[in-house]
Formats: sequence, structure tokens, C-alpha cells
Amino acid sequence: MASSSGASKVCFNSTCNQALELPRRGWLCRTGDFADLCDRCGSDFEDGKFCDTYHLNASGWRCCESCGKQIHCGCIVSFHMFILLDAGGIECLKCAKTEYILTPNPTWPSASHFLHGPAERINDISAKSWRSIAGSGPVPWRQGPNLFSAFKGHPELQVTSCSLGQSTRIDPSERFVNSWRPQEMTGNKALASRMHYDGQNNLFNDVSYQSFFHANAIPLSSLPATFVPHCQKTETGNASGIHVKRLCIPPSIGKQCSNNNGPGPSVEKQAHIPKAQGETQASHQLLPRYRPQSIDQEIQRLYGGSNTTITPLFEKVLSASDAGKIGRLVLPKKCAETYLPSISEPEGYPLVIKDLKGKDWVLQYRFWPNNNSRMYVLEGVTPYIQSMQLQAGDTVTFGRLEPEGKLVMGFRKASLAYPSDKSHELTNTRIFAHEESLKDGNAFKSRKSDGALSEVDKISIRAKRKKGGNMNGKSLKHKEEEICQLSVTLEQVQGLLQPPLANTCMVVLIDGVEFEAFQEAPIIRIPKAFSTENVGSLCSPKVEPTPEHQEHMLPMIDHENFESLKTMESVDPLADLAVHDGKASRQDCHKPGCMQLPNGTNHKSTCTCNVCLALNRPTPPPMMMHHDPEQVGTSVQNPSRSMYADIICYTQMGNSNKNHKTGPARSFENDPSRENISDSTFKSQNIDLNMQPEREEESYSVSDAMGIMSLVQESTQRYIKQQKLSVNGITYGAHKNHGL
DNA sequence: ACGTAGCATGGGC
DNA sequence: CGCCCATGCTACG
Repeated sequence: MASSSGASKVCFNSTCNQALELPRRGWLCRTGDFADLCDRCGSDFEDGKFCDTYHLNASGWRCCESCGKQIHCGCIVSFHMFILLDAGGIECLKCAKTEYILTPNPTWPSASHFLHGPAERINDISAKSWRSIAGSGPVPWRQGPNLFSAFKGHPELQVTSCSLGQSTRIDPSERFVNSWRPQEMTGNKALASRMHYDGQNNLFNDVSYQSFFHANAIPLSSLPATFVPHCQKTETGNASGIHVKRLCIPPSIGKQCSNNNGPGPSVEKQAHIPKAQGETQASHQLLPRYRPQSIDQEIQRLYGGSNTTITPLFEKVLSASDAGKIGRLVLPKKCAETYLPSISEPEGYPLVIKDLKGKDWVLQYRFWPNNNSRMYVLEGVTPYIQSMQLQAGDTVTFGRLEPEGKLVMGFRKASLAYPSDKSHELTNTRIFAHEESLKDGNAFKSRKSDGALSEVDKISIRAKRKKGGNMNGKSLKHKEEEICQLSVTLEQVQGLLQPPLANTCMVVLIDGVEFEAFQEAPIIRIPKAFSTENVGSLCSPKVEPTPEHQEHMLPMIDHENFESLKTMESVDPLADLAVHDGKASRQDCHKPGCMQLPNGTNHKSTCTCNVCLALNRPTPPPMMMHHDPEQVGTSVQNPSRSMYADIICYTQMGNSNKNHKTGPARSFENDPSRENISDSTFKSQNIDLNMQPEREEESYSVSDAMGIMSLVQESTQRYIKQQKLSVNGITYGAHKNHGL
């Protein structure tokens, strides 16, 4: 262990051991502490002569491949002074800097960040094999092999994070991570690992390295050049054939990127992620509908305050198939080939992707041969889709978390979007609160934010056509208007609802959970936080919403740009179209013959699902969770069919999870909120509908889910009180039976 | 009978 | 016209 500062310490140099009065900071130890050195040793270290002076007789010296300078590679002291070349050998930092424009090694990770145990056998990999992993060609960048979770063959190493290659930046403040090399392809799986020395002749494998990255938030830009996108390969020949020596990037790209990674990025920076030139180019090569639009805003908000930024990569509007229970998300080929690792085998590899909450999801990234081409799919997305309550028409966004470089997956509800994002063709399905309409208590007015049919609409119409349906004589324009919707999360809705005035309540017990069913639709409160009137207060220091608050605010609604709030009966028109037509997939039905829509409606009279059985009626009334009588005044209700569907889902978990097949996707989240839920105001909960009783550590039980909802509701009320919002707020009457 | 995996098909761009 | 991709189809467990 490195010594901590203190007069009683002695010099960390074992050959010196001089008592320290004013210790000088030496190298960074694995503990994260710096070695305390005496003045002389400290000077030697700072001069880069420490190993030359004290370790001359030690083993582990190697020569820089470029300049021939000898470096004590087997020593932690010199750890930051060299890089491991992909082709073998080392290069001193000076040469590396010249060629890579790289910076020294990062902070040494704490020993606790390493996985202990036998290091995996290191195998060399041919340049060909490696290139098959790293990919080649004019792609923005390629992910490093550690993107691939190695857990399949190494269950003990399952907790991995994926790191993505990214543009190297020219930023002297960044540090360089030692080089790495891919591991041998084992079977069909690329168990590629970066290896690095710990300075003590130990090699750490990929997983350790990922922990290393994760723990230290090392800019991925500091990755060896083989990770670097927009790379221009420099190949050097040798006796065994061509191998990749290194990849270089145009400095201009690095410069651009460097703007994006300064310490403590400003809010502006977070909100406007500058892209590397090549990425921008690649992005423009994508079809418009796949171009990333707003993941930055969304995630920046969630990751705000940290040094983390997001580089949007691509996005996709979920089709009915994508959002169905098959659990396969078809990836646009171009996007997959551009932004995801190249795969040579159809079975592909598991990818670890973080969601917006930092939860890791392992999805199988693979392809199907198709007409001499490929169809790229992400398998096992159902838990994620369900957890995020995504439906057809919603948009899944992919981005890269920087500086960690992890692949992140966000989403955007089709019904809610950023007003600032008007340029995107999806915007015409977006909802903006129309303050005046709310104030007046008028029914919501639908107003398209732009003229063109949205991609969602197009897809929905396409889906409808494909299914042989018609538009029921409605014009597209009419359909557009129908598509206007308000879809909010369960928690959000919970916080906005009050019992209906005619409070005829029937308490229904479903799977041990009490629900209140009302004959009349509940009343929706409009928190002032969503009106322009309160915009200032929302953003004012006085009532600055915490990130947790913001998480559960109606997402995507930019309070600076409220224009209108559109609503229609249909909660998810695309899902309606896609599933309502009945043929989307039989797997979309939770029970045979029961066409449960994502919005919870349309159960057949013969439906035998729990909810229908419990209520003994084909169309259940609006329900709300049963609350403590003391909370009636601030109770929340379920106003929407969407929420009702949620409850159905939650309710059914108790039965369904028993037989639920474990999908490829798994969450590795150790959700601290499980312990601190009572303390976490507005702590967002990803309720994994794929939960299984035998995997309690990874998922919530039904009661947990309900408890969470209650807690969220309480938190909502607390938040509203904090915001000095009227509990009654502005209400508006619901029409029909669905509350909206 | 049902769920799933993989391939085939065909509409749309 | 060729490719992409949504989803239909079917063999299989």
C-alpha cells in the first residue's frame, strides 16, 4: 500500500526508506494513493529516472519500438511511460504521443477495482482475427473488443461494462491507458480482452480493465489507437505478414473531440454534444430517421453534473415487431455496421449496453443472412422494452457515454418530445403543453407542430397497410390528428391524478394488490411546474429540481418552449394500429385470445387475464391504486389506459414470471434504490417485467413494484408540495371513460 | 398447443 | 432496380 502523507512515513522507495518530512508525490499506486517519496527519489521520479536509478538490475526492461529507449515495463513506476503496441512490443510515451497524440496513463485504479483471481490465459491473435473484430473501412469508429461481454465463457466475469472506441482527442490533460490486445477468438465468440500490466508483471484482463475504466472514468479518448474511430490504418509488414501497427486519426477530429471532454463540462456542452467530424459525416450518411436527435438532451439531463457526455450515434423508431414480445430489435444495417462491432458469425456477440439509469443490459447482437445481405438484430430486448414501457412508435436511441465510452441506450416516447427538436420529422406527434388551454380548462386542442407525416405515422400506416387493413376511410390528415397523444409514465401519471368527483370507488384485489376502480374517469391535475408560469421557479435556485426530480418530470417537455398540449384518446396509436389489427404477432398477446393492447384496452369479453377475471367485465374501468385513506386528499389515480395497462402488466407479473423464460437480456444493476427507496424522492425505478422470483437480486417482486409506485406517488406529492403547487391545481374534465 | 429461432417474402425507399 | 427491413411463415423443441 502506498503510504499516506505523514511525517512518520518513510520514503516509498524500498531501497531508500528515508524518513519523510515533506513527502513528494510519486507514482499512483493501485490503491489510488500516491507513493510518498523523499525529496531525492521524488526528483528522480519526476525526472523520469526512477527506474533507471533504482531498478536497473530488475527484470522487465524493454525497448521502445520506435526510439529504442529502454523502459522498465514491469514496474508500476513506469507504467505511465509507455504503451503496449498492438503488434507487440512497447513504445515510449514520447513516441506514442508523437504518433498517437496520446497522453500518459490514467490514475491507477484502486485494487478493489480489479477482479481477483487467475488471470486469463493470454493468447495472441492474428491481425486478421483482430481486424475482424475491430473492423476496417470508412466507419466512424469501431468498438474495442471489450464491447463484447466475455461472460458467456466466464460466468464469474459477468459484470462487465462495454467500452466503445471513440475518437482520440488531443487533450494533454487526458491520460493514456496502456495498450491492449485482443484475445483469441474462442469458438464463435470474440473473447477479446485488453491486457495491461500492473507494473508488477501481472496482466489484467478485459474485465479488470473495464472496471478500471469504469472506476476511474478514464476518457476513452485515451484508448490505444486501435480503438480509435475515423482511423487510418498504418500497417507495417513483418515476417508473419501484415499486422496493424496502429491507427491514426486526423488531428482535426481529435481537436473537435477534445472540445467535448474537458473536465467538468458546462451545461451547454452537455446539451450540445459536438461530434467528431467523422461521426458527423457518418451520421449524415444515415437515413434521416436513424440520425440521433435528442438523446443528448435526455441523457445529459440524467447524467448532468458529472463529466459525462453523450455522443448520439443513431436511433430507431420501434416497429411493432421491435416492440413485440419476440424481443428482437431490428437494427438498421447501416447503423449496425457503422456503430456496432463487426460480427462475422450470425450468432454475433453479447453487447453490454447501459440504459439511462446506468443499468447494464446484455443484448445479443447478431445478424441473419438475408438475400445475400444481413439483417442485424438485437435480441433479448423485451425486458428493456417492458421496463421502459416502450411501445411501437417510440424511439430507441443509441449513444456513446463519454468519457467512459460505453454504449448507452435511451428512448424517447413517441408522444413526448422536445419542442426544441422541431426539425425532426417525428415532432408532429409530439405534445406540448398549451398553457392557455389548461388555464381555461378547455379541452385539449390538438395542434401539429409541423406539417409532415411523422415517421411514426408512416410506420403505423405502413403497418396497417401491410396487415391488409384500411384507414377506415379516414384521411391521413385525420389520422395524424388521431395520432396526437399523451403518453406518460406510470409514475408521472400517478402524480397528476385525483379521484373523480363522483368518487364511486370499487376496491379490487388483484394478485394481492388493491386497486381502486372508478366508474368515472379520474381528474388530472396539471402541475404548475409544467406551465410557463412556473418555469422560472422551476429553474430557480430556490426550488431547483434535483436530477431525481427531473427524472420524473414529464420527460421531453421543455418548459421553455411549451406551446401546446395535444391529446387524443389513443394513447399509443401506432401500437393500436400495429396490434389492434390483430396480426402483429401472436406473441404480443399475453393470453390466447386476449388482445391486450399496450394501452390496456380491447380485452375481449372472453379474456381470462387476471384483470378481466377480477373485474369480470370486458372493459375495465379506470383504476387507481388503493391508497391509504390519509392520503386521499393527495391520492393519485390511474387516469389513462396506458397506466391501466401498466397495472395489468404489474398485476400479471405475479403469475407470468413463474413461467417466464429467461431471455438473453439481463440486468446487472445493483439497484441501490431497493435499499433506499424510501429516501429516494423521485428515484426512478426500472421495474423489470422480466423479473423472476428466483432472481430477486435482479428484479422487483410485485409487491416491490407496487410499493415503488406508492412511494413514487408519495414522492410526487412531496415534490408538488415543495414546488408549492396547488394540490388541486388546474383540472380538466376527462371525457369518455379513459380520463384523457 | 405453444413459444421460439431462423429464414423467406415482399413492400417501400 | 437493388437493397433494406418489417414481418410473415414454419420447423422445431
